[in-house]
Amino acid sequence: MADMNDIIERCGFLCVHEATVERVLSEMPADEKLYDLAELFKVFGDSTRIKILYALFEAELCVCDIAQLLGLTQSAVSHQLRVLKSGRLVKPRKEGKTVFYSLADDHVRTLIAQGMEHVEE
Amino acid sequence: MADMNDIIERCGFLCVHEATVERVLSEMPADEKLYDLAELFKVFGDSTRIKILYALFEAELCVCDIAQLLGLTQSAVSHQLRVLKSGRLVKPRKEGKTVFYSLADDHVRTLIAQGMEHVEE
DNA sequence: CAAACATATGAATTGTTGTTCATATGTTAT
DNA sequence: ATAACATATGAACAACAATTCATATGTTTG
Repeated sequence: MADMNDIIERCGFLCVHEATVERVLSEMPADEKLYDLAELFKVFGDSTRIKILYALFEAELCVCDIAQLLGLTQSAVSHQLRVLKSGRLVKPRKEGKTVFYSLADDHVRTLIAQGMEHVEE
Repeated sequence: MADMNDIIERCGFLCVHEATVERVLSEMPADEKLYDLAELFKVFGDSTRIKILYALFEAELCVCDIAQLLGLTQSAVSHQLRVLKSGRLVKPRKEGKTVFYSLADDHVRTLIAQGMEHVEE
């Protein structure tokens, strides 16, 4: 063990451009922020949830509305709304037994619009 | 079978706000577009890939650079670069045996910046 | 051409995620 | 209070995705 040098460690990284790597590393945001950012995009990264968000572009909708609109189970929709809610992308408004959902803020609109631009080009 | 009416079908969707649903449905983009959009966000929705993209904010980097920067295997990085490349988020530039990657266009920057805003508020 | 190197790829494995089914919670009306 | 209804939740299952390991491809150097 003591005799091992670090050739084995370096091996496979011989081509590294050290100066650049150092600089980039110093500019990187905290790991936690990057993790949160990935989590945010993950929420957008499902076609069911995108459909729900797009539907909410147009109007405030209750769970049943969304379920029928997309041809999904009430349960499936409810589960996905929970994900969207915990990502702060939608917000609920309770009225009697029904719960109406709407977009939480304008970031959602902007982000989706921006994404659509990339997809459409 | 012939005797069955559609009460069972309707059951569970009694609360639907039909007019709204109709309108929203007519405004929805094609399913395929929504699917593509979800696919795009899915690519952003992984912390390893977000880290790679953020690193490329600062500089053009080769596979080894990225691997060392993030403490990952060369193989893992290469696999993820393939995903990023097929989502048209990064582009390769070959120089001898090494391949340098950079951001494909400015949408990437904009989208990530927008996402970061949402996360940071 | 052979060896060293940078990157890419395929298969296997493990962890994650979306949907379904059954059921629970909470609200309105009779 | 009981029944009907809207939504939420938990467990189970199936599909998917990220990493690792082994190896292949393609490029440069001796």
